[in-house]
Amino acid sequence: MEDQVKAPERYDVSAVENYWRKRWEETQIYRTEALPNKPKYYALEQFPYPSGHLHMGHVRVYTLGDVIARYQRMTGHAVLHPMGWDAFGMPAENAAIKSGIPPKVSTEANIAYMKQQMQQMGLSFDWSREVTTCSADYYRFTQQLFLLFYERNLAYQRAGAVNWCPSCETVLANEQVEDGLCWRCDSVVSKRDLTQWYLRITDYADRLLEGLQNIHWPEEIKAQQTYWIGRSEGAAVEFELMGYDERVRVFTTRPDTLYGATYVVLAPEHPLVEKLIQGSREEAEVRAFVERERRVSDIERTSETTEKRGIFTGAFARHPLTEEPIPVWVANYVLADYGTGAVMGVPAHDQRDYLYAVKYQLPIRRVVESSNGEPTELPYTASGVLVDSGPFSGMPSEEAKGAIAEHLKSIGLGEKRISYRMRDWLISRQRYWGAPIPIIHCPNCGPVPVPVDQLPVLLPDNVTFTGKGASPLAGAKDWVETTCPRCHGPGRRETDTMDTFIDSSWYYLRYTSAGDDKEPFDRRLADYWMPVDEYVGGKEHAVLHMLYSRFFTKVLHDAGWLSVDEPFQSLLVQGMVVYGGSKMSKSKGNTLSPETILAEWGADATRLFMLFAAPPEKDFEWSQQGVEGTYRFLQRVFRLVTRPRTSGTDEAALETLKRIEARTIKKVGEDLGVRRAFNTAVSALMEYTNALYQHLSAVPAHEQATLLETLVLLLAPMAPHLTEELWHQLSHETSVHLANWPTYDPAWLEESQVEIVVQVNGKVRGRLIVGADWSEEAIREAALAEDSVVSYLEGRTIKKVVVVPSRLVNLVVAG
RNA sequence: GCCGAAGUGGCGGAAUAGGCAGACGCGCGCGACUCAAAAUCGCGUGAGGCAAACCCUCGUGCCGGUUCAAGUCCGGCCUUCGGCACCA
Repeated sequence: MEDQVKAPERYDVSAVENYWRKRWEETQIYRTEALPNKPKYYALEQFPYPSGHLHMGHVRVYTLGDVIARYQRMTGHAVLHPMGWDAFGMPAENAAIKSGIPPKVSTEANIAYMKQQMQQMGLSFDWSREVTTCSADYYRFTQQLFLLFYERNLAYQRAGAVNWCPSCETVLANEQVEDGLCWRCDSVVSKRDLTQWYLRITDYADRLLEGLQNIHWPEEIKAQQTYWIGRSEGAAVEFELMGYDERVRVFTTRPDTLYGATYVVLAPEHPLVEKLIQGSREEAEVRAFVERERRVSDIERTSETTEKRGIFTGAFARHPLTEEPIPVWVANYVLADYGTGAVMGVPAHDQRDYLYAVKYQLPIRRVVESSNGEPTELPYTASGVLVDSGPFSGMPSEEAKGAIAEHLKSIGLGEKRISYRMRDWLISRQRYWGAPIPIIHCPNCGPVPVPVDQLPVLLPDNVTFTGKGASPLAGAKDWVETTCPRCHGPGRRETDTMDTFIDSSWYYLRYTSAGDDKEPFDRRLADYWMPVDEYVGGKEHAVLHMLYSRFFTKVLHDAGWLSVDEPFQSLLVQGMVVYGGSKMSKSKGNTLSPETILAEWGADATRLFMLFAAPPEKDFEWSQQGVEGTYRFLQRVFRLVTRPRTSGTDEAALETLKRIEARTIKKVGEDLGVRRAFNTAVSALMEYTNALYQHLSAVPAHEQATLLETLVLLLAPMAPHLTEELWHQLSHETSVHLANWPTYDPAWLEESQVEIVVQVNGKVRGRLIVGADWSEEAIREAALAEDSVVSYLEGRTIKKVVVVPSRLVNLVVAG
């Protein structure tokens, strides 16, 4: 091999890349020990769903993660850099409905193909830790974790209205409904009343919020999670229902406006509605209204532009402070599953209540004025000073919030209360291709968990995929019918499977202990490797996978399974790959296949271009001419290293090269290790290469070799194949990827002479070479004597001289 | 509407702690090599002004401010993209 490519004009990309890939596989150079005696680094990229082919977005994420992993390896870390497959999910099941090919078969074929594609990219994964979520030796532990949640009262069954996707024929979690549409297939989501399994993520709302403060994540993602959790502080207020032995509980963030409450509104689904209308004059009318509103889709229900509609129930509630009777209404603008499903109407100080009160001619009572006494229009939603509020009149809003809540508490009609937007996580799915929920329903004992030693609950093979109705598992009769583990009577297995987001909520832990057949992960190993130091992925999972994984980690921490309680210390959210100005899609016909591109340019040029063309977090536009540029650059590097050249003894040239070498080592190290600015790392290497082209033949041969080795080492994380080839051509026997990152003598960074700029009133008027050790005084003298500056000073007086050492002198003159 | 991010040459982008705006690359132009082309190598390339320059003016979405000095900081807008959207 080495002989074959001694010094041709261009190097044979595919021959070199194939050769080295094979060698790396044979020698397993990326294999990580279980507990190495070295500082650790865990580099992770989101594992893909095995759809069949990688797309350009995958190529980008894995390139970014691979560069980080390789850099950390060269700087002396034990690096965990694993890959796996998020292999349960609907596409495989849908394909089975169409083609009859079992999900397991198509998934395995897809994995094999995509794995081969990843290998073609030259990614430094430790494949011995490969994890596949649909294999029984993974999902048995997914089931075990479910049982842990169940044991800790964090998994429960509840009946209620749930999101239903008619096309996927399954329910969805709130996080999986986007804009009223199914996140996967964009169908309009409707409501169904079903008994389903939930995970109690709301118990962790505050912890999930607080945890964001100590992790290095983009603001954008933190903001999205914060918003999603939606913590709001306020008060619960109770209104006694006149003529009933019942109370309506409302939640408000503005207890200070309580004196302005002129009515109470219930959501159409509120359980009290039925009680209040039974036998009343309004019964038929209200019931018709409720029926109608319940049929309206969620998108329409919750749109701000939907007209507010409501109806009087005929009942009255007693105002807790004034004791006046106020009417109880039912209206479409109150959400059943937020707060208490009921609100107090304060038209003077709430936009929605105001519109509603005007429409239905309900009284509007102002109880807050601006603090500066200026007149304000209604509705006045800002804070201010209370008026007409009994003993609280004159009190500033902020103070009154607490005071009124406390007063309510003293009379037993309310208290301070915190409410969250986030709901519990609905995890049941009426689908086949997921981990079965390990529960047996027993007529005597109720739901009984399958004992851990009986896991896994294997997916049955004998099912038919019709895509209609309930879970396909329900049709596997001999699978469903089983024995209750508690009373040994007949029992029926739960036929729903778990949301596949559960599989991906703990896979990063499994990598630390892949192959362990006793437990999901070994605490010692997980504690050594966790947290993930850099997690690379797309922003589409900002509140799905990223929130669920944090929740899982916190629960496992609390259960004593794990020391960390945040999984991902730092998050790198990469932008999209676009082509022809927009996101690639089949319908637009602007798709690019990694197969074609890798074949045409090779892995190194493709990788390098992705790194060079844009910072990782920005969208990146694929460009044919652009990749040609990085391809040319790699050819240029190849020629530089392999071409025979003369040598010389030019001291000045050597100094120039040593200086730029030191600067480049520092720059590339910072860019790859700290700043994640791969684009500027590439440009620094281009500059270094340009300098070597200019001066290399003027320096001694042994210096040439060192300077070239530096180039090869610095480029190695980004272009692994070419650099491996060149490293061997530079007479090294071992892999460049196991070599040490180059160091530099800081003395080379110190210049003895520096050029500084002389400004007059902030405008550049001249340049000056000064010694690095010159005093400010000396620099000032030299600047004032500078020829190009003198003419600007004639007839003017110098008011001030600003000297910034080794940068500039600014002469401030007047006249 | 609320939250977040971003606006810099023909294009992708750089400027990391307020200090020479436009690094690096693409494209384009000119030249060398060549019978020729490709490849390669060299030079030039923000706009405008001038006979010309190494000179002058303008220039980082817009308006204003702070500062000796602003792409960068502050105030007010505009535009684009993303998230959330009757959450009481």
